[in-house]
Amino acid sequence: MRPRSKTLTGQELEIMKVVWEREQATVRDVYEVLLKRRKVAYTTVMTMMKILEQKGFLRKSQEDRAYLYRPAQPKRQVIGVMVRDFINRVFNGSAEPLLVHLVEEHHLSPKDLEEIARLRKKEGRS
Amino acid sequence: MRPRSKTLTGQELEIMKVVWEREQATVRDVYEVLLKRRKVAYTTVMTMMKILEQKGFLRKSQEDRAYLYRPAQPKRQVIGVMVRDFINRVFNGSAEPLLVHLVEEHHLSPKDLEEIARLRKKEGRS
DNA sequence: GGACGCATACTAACTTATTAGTACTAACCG
DNA sequence: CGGTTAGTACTAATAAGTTAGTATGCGTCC
Repeated sequence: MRPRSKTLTGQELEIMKVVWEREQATVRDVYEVLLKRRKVAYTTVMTMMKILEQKGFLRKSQEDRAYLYRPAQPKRQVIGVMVRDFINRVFNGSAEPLLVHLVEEHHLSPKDLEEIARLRKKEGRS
Repeated sequence: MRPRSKTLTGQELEIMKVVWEREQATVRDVYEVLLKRRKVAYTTVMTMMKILEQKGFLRKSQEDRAYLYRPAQPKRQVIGVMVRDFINRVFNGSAEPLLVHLVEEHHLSPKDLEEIARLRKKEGRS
């Protein structure tokens, strides 16, 4: 089997979000959540989750009749990599321009920045 | 022809970066820049730039023998959309968590935040 | 025990993205 | 002029991502 890309693609991320939220989930669990948003086949979800396991984002265990999937990596870490990749790809690796964008496009106000800066500083700089 | 996705894919972004930097460029210009980084065929670049034109990211004019391509949209705007899309996809639309990530993963320090907040406030909130 | 429901494995169609080959044309050069 | 060069259009192969069908097996329920 060809080695897979090791990064989360769009649909895969949707599935991971569901699993992260519940800590653990069967294919059926995820399937039912996704169904509420759009038409999708059960086997499609199964295939994707199998791929996610191959990529190392999910681990499965035979709990009952069906496999029980759990996140293999914490959400924080995976999202962190995605953020870093995005910054590399779009901003050539430096985060400041992203920040400037956020503020200028009014996603965030300077007040938000101060707020977060304050919180971060207070709770102890690692 | 089927309407295209209207968003920038990975390789397309690389090309757009080159064109934005130079304001305008021929296929050859871009080709030569990309060649320095990796093996790629001239016609590949040409195909991609044609697609970028169809997607509305480039405009071409017959300047000389070769087409001269220019950005059809300002970089700021295109990147802005990419940032928004990313936030929607990964953070369900809210920017704060992204910010928290940036700080926690040490891409940015609280000092950076203050710095930018200060600059932004000073130069007049639009 | 046999039909039914639910799960998996295997396979594959289809779409989008990426890369590049081939044929043809016009300009350029000696 | 006739070959070479640089460009484009058209076509297509390959790769990656997405979606789902079919076969099959195992409990469960009458």
